[in-house]
Amino acid sequence: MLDIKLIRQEPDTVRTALRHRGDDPAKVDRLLDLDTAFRTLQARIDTLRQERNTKSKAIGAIRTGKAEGDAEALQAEVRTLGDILTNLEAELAANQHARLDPAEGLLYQIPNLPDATVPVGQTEDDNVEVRRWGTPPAFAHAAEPHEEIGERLGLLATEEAARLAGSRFVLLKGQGARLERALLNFMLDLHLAHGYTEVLPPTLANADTLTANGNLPKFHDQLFQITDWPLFLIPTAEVPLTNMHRGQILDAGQLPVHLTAGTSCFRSEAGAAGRDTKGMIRVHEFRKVELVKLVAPEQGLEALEGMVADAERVLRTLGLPYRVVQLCTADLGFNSAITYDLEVWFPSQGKYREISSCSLCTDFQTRRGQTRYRDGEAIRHPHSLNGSGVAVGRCLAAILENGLQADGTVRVPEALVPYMGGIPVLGRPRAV
RNA sequence: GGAGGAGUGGCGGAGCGGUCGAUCGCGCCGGUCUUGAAAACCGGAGAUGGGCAACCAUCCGUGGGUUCGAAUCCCACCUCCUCCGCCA
Repeated sequence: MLDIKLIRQEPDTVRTALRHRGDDPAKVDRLLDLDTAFRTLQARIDTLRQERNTKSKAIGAIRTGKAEGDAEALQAEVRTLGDILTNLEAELAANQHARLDPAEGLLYQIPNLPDATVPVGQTEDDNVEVRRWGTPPAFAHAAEPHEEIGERLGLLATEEAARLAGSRFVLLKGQGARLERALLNFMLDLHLAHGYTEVLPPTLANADTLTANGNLPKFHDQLFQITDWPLFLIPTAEVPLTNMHRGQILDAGQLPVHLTAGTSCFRSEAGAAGRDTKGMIRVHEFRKVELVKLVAPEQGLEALEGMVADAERVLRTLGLPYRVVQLCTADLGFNSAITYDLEVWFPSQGKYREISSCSLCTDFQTRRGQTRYRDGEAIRHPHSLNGSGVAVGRCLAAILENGLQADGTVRVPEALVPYMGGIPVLGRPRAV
């Protein structure tokens, strides 16, 4: 959430940001009205409470013989004050709810301010390509969708997955299963070598955790919930990682925090019916290696560049062609101030598809989660960043498609060969 | 699942219902002393909200309740620990 003080001081900045995102700038004014009412009410309540406290203490002093006076009369006065306070406090609670309730509070409905450098746009078509790396393979043979390659080589068993769990699930077997495991280990090892600390968090999280991250209550329908338990399957390891220091005040020396985790991610994909119905692109459960940073605010932009580079390194080391896209204001996520997507080349689709999304969330998430650090005398909110480094399933799919050879086998990227027990090629050459 | 115990400031640990936001110790910060450091001594220091400020309010696991007044009493819940049982 945004700092209410910022909204008071620079309402126009916030209105403009909302407009650029295609959101309603009038939210600012409704919030400011509530805020003014809150401050008036709070001041009245504070004054009355002060009076009550003073008089109660006077009663105490009289009762213990330290002062003279009419305790009975004071008692009656305080009781009256108490009644007035009860009413005002109910009014205050209603105001608090309207402003600060995670589900309905107006403050929680205002998205993060886009960074000044973010291109203003109306739709995702206004996203800006930043750079390309590698060249899409020029096949003499036809491109083949990864799910067909996978089935053909016995790496992937869609029908079995459907029998076990339903549609939008993946079952990998043989070298396919091993390739997924190899990728996960390869990615984690790569990030460890560049200063990240590995974490293996629970893949279930409670409502508080998901609320702090902004997944609840707004995106409840995107989550799988455990029946009869107040727990949800995490949609990304970003959830547990950004919550690790929730409610804490860190020492400045503890920053920057660089975390990585390879976990399963679970998404209901509600509303995605009919899209990417085949293969491993859009499924209910997939592995992803996540990167999360907490840094001093001054380091935010630099840390984002570093994180994008860390994600790019995965694709470069695997030799997969990709491009980097900066999201425009309209496409930016609720929490994010700047986002770069990495899109990898899929030969069968003839286009780049998202495989990573790296965002600088400034102090938006850390304020919501009450994650702070001590900077000399001051207590500040660090900036949080999250990014995929990268989605394992989509990466596996990209390797199958981009590594497809004329004989129908798939070339294993050199960097993965050691993780595959020395196997350089998947599948047997098909008879010519 | 059964039986007990505990949740207080960075940590440890006090707190007859009435100046308790909270004694004290450790740790931390500043100062005196010292060439410098240590020791010793003196002083400072929680968080949140409102206010230009002085200051005021709120916070002792969470939520209710009793009371003129609750860290202290009552109820519910949560978490952690110990023992027993079960178990990858």
